[in-house]
Amino acid sequence: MPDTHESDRGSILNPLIRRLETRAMLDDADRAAIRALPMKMRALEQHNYIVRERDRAEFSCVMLRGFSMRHKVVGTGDRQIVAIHMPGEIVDLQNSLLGVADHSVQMLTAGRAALIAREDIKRIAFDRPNVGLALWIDTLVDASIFREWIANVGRRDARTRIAHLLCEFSLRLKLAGLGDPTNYELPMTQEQLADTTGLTSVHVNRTIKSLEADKLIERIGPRSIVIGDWRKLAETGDFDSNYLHLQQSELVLQ
Amino acid sequence: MPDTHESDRGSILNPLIRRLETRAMLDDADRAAIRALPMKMRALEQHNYIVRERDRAEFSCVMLRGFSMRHKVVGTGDRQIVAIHMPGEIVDLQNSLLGVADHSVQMLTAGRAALIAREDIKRIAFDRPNVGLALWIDTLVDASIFREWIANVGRRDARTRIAHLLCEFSLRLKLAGLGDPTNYELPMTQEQLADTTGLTSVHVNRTIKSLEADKLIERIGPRSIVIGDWRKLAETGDFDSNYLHLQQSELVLQ
DNA sequence: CGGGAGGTTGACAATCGTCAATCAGAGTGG
DNA sequence: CCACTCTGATTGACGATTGTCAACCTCCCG
Repeated sequence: MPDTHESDRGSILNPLIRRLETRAMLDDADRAAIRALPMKMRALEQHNYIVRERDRAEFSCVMLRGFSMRHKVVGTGDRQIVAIHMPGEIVDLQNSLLGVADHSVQMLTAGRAALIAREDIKRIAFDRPNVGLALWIDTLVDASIFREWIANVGRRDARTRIAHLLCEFSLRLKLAGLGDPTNYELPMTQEQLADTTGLTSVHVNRTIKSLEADKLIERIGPRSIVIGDWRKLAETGDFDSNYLHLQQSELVLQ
Repeated sequence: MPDTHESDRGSILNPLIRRLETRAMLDDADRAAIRALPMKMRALEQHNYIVRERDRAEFSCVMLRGFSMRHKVVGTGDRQIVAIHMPGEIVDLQNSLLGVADHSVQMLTAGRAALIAREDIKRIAFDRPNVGLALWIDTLVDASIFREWIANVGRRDARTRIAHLLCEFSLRLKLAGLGDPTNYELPMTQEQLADTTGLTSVHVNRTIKSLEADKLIERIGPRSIVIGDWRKLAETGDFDSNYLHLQQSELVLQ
């Protein structure tokens, strides 16, 4: 189901470029090379799968609009969400470079993505070292978030876990240039939050209500989160943004 | 505390080469370039830190002998181990490329490592695309293991979690060419196992004894694990090696 | 022989899960 | 406009996996 709106093809990858520029210094030629990448546009419905576990993924995928998640299913049938992705992020570099997918990627909301063939990713990464370094660092930051999530799920109680996640979202949305970090739309059901934090939806519900009762957050619409007291929420969530690596020291390839 | 045994300098990185060759095809020039990397040898005592959280890491580190772990400390003071590393593995590419360490790396046993400067890693990665791809894929496999650990800690019960970890060790040791995968030395205390699985040492103790009572494993020496029934252990541990990406499909850079 | 680290065990506590009912809101067709 | 339906949120009662505390044991090593 390829999209028709390919008119502004040159600027369509701007969210990606914006993101990669936070990872490494790019020059005009780098940006041009990214814009020139062959790609297929794809419109995605809510719940659409981008890749399924055990698929052979041939494409990487840049989220242009909408949110997606990576998840795994364990033997009991329970699900664990291992990552959430926002516009501008590259989903599935992992699965595509690794050959066989070790997890599924599925849309949380409707959206739009650009598919880029694995070979083209490899080519640009090694033809243009700045881009390659940015991509590499991006995957390393992903990995850093995975590590934090292991600690979150392994060593924090429910309240702390959820507060931590809410803080992470807030910051990452800000980073992605998506709206007010203290008042955002969280495109997840409580069951999905449960699958993210290793809890049950019932317990997530109780915990969120307790955060709300303590005025750390407010909920207006169905899924909109207003952070009432960022400092207290961050403290409750044992949140320290270091692991997001918001500023690197040595971005330039020498 | 640099080591003195630098005589066989050419072959000392063989464990690394061996490992990278499972990630991407290397030619003679690639191997020679790896062997020619400037490095500092370092002897490490048990419990020595290689990097501490928040340090500015300037070096990556190839484990040549011994085991190490990555860990994080949460607000309550509890610790979460997020990875275990074996000889041949590259520790701390992450921290070194990312600038500021988001976690600590510490020796589980005494050992020996080669330190390679960040800039030299970057250089070889982009001068020799095969090596670069192998390094990149290696970090992606690390990330895949992180994802599995999130699922392990988030969605499996204690018995399954521990069985899973024991299976993972077994396979990774075999991969690294270290002894019999059904009869190996696990260089961790039960408290460290607890910090790995998000449990307490007391519960780890009980769970291990229960696995032993069911003849899934046997313990001979202080930390030697004998897998009595691999099939049953893997089943109990909900273990599927897919996430280790033992064979890639497209290893050659085109 | 003494000290220390790590392993083992029991009694009890608590965080979190299970089950199940009810409620709220959005979309749909008549 | 109003039943109807479906998904998701909310709540209560109860259960259980896992944690806490504390004692004791075992082995290694100086």
